Amino acid sequence: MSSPLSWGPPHPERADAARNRQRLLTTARELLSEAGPDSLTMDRLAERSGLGKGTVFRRFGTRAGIFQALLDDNERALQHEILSGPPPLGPGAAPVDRLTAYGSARIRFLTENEDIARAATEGRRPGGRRPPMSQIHIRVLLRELDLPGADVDVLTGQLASALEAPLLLQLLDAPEQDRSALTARFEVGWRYLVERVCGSTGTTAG
Amino acid sequence: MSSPLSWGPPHPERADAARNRQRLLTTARELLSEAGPDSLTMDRLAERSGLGKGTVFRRFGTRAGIFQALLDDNERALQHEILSGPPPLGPGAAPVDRLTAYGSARIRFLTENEDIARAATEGRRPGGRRPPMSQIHIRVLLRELDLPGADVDVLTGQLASALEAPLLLQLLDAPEQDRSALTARFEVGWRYLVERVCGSTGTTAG
DNA sequence: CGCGTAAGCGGGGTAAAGTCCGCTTATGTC
DNA sequence: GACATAAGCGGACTTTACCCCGCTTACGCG
Repeated sequence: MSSPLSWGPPHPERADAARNRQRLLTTARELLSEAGPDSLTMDRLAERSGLGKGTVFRRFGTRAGIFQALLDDNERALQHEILSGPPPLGPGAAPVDRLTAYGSARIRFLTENEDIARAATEGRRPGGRRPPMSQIHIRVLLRELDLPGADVDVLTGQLASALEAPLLLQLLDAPEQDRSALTARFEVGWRYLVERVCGSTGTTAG
Repeated sequence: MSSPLSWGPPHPERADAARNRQRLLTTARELLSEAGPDSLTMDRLAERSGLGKGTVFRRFGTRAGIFQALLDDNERALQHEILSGPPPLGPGAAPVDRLTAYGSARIRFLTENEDIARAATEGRRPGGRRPPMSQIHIRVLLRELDLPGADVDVLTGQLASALEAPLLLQLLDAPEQDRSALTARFEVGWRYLVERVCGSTGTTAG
């Protein structure tokens, strides 16, 4: 049983729809490699694919959606390695090792697809994104902690990203839960993370 | 001197510019509370502030920039508490405690400003955001690890957010560094995080 | 094989974002 | 207080995302 799990669209598309999606993705990649992300407009993509604008929007919903779709599509190979490739990325290794392996793989994947990832994430660059308050504050505190072997700058980013809006909003989107309970969970989760990372790990073993 | 540190714009604005920024923020809040985020268009904001559209864009660069600015402005109070409020949020407590306190404060801040945060982050909702591959995979592995006292769902989100595009892209934006070194750092950082969290913490103490 | 129907398609229309560049005005200097 | 100059301003203009809704077509069923 390779059990492909449920990582496919739960609702299979009609044959022509699938064909058009493929055509659109291909054209998108062409435009991208020919003239960069800015040249990839919905109109142009539609026309050059020989399809209607409506179709493009039906498929991807949003301009960012196209880049997201491209990214997802490129991610398929990685997905396959995880499901049925060799360890430690694939099954068979210890969970911790699979976790670190997955992280490395994903980081490499993102750097290889930097331009697409960038286009999928940021709309336009609103100018100088100075590091926000969170990062400055967290960095200072981490430095005071003086964690041996830690890359403070990287760790700062990692912790800060756990306090960014998208994560919390995603949790809040969970249906039929009451807010206060969710935020409480989130706060406890944060405390857990901090304690683990900045860890009084040795104290218990004494 | 409460030493305001360097958390202000490093380049002071002209008096009229400052006044206009304030006017714009106020109007933005009015529009927001009167008719919701969707009603806040650049044109409307400009007109209702009695200013030109160019001014709005000069100030905020982008529609999302307005919401970001609103958020930043609302965050000022929190900022002040951190710099000179009572512990554990303010100075005087142990760094770890300040970290957890900061996290809690920020989480509460975000929930209180949910609508603005949402508008600042997501452009439009591209439809059903099913949880991406990262989360599914990480969640499975975390469950296998069976960490005592951990909220797996929350922890999943936290770890996944450390592998999301924005964080890596931000690091890659650092000037005059070579890519491979940065990604290597990032990979090491990830390994560090995973080991800390999923911790073979007791093993060293044995 | 023909029919019903729901999914998919098309492309014109609208409103909003973001750009440009000449004009205005704050601010520092003599 | 007049001047020089650089920052700020305005609003017409262009481009583009995104919506709408009648038409077309794939595909399951009898």
